Amino acid sequence: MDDASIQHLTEATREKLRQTVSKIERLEEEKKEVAEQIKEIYAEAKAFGFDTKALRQVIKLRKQDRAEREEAEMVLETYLIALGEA
Amino acid sequence: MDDASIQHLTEATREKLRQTVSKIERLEEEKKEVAEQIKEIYAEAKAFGFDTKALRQVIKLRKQDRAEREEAEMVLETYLIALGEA
Amino acid sequence: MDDASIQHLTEATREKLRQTVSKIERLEEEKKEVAEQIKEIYAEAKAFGFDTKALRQVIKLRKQDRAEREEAEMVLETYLIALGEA
Amino acid sequence: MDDASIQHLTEATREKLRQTVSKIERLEEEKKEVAEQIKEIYAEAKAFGFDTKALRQVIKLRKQDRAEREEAEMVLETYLIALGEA
DNA sequence: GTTGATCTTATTTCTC
DNA sequence: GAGAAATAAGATCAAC
Repeated sequence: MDDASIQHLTEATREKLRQTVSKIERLEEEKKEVAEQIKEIYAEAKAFGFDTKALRQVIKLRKQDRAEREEAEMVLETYLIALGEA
Repeated sequence: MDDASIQHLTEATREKLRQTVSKIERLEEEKKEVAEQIKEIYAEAKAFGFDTKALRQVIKLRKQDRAEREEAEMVLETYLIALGEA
Repeated sequence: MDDASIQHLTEATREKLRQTVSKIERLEEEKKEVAEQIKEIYAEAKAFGFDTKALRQVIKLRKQDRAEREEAEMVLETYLIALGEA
Repeated sequence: MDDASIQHLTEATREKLRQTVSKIERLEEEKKEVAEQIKEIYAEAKAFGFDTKALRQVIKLRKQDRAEREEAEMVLETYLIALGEA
């Protein structure tokens, strides 16, 4: 807050601030819930007899595959732009 | 996990595995989206003129407060139960 | 420092602390120098006419390749262990 | 950067590119090693009983001090030069 | 001069 | 619970 400490804010700004804090807190709550759901899936998988460590590695590897494909596309695009082809 | 590695699994187990991987990946995608929404809120707040560093501190402090209150409530409840009051 | 504030340290411990700080600072200095050398290489490459962005992407992609190969090996090993083969 | 993308480059340029990539990768490897050495020092310090969080703060503060001293010296020098004293 | 990218630090999460 | 790894946050720096 640049040039004003909190007591100098207008009511409208304070209201905006309240809403912002509220939105962030709600989204963080959502994020936490999703993280818990992921943990549950792993727990179920383990209970079913899957090797959680291996499962996590598979997920990670597939993620890397996706990342690498995307990266390769970006490199290609960069070169095409550099060559005046795009 | 290529076919060679899982050829000893039953088809039912393979299907279960596919579903598990799929569920986790979907949830991780969701988590990522929520994280992006949070970043957007911070970006908007910044554009509006809020000091995001201070904002983050506020969020953090409120989170600690909640944690402390919950902790206090748990202690209280434990005591009440121990006293046969709950 | 667990159970003691700084004034309660023995001289031997203080000396150990001095040496630790010194070692870390020396290594951080080294790290900084290497980082500067990397920047110089990029600057030279740019002066030579290379597209730095593309160059960085290439480096990143090659790094991902290496990471993915290592990860794939780890997955394989995990499965072999799980199968009692290693 | 596959062959198709760089087929318009001269062999000399390709060679230069290879050397550049190689130099950067070697330096990044060096940087990584130094970073690992730093982690080792912190690990040793922790094993010895030091509070690594406090230790990190000390390092940070000393770094700031050095930066401030250098800044002060630069200002001094600037003034001396402006006054024709240096 | 402000966003965008990169690099580093800090916190959290997972594994043993 | 300690160590390692992933994620998030902050700082820094270049580019437009």
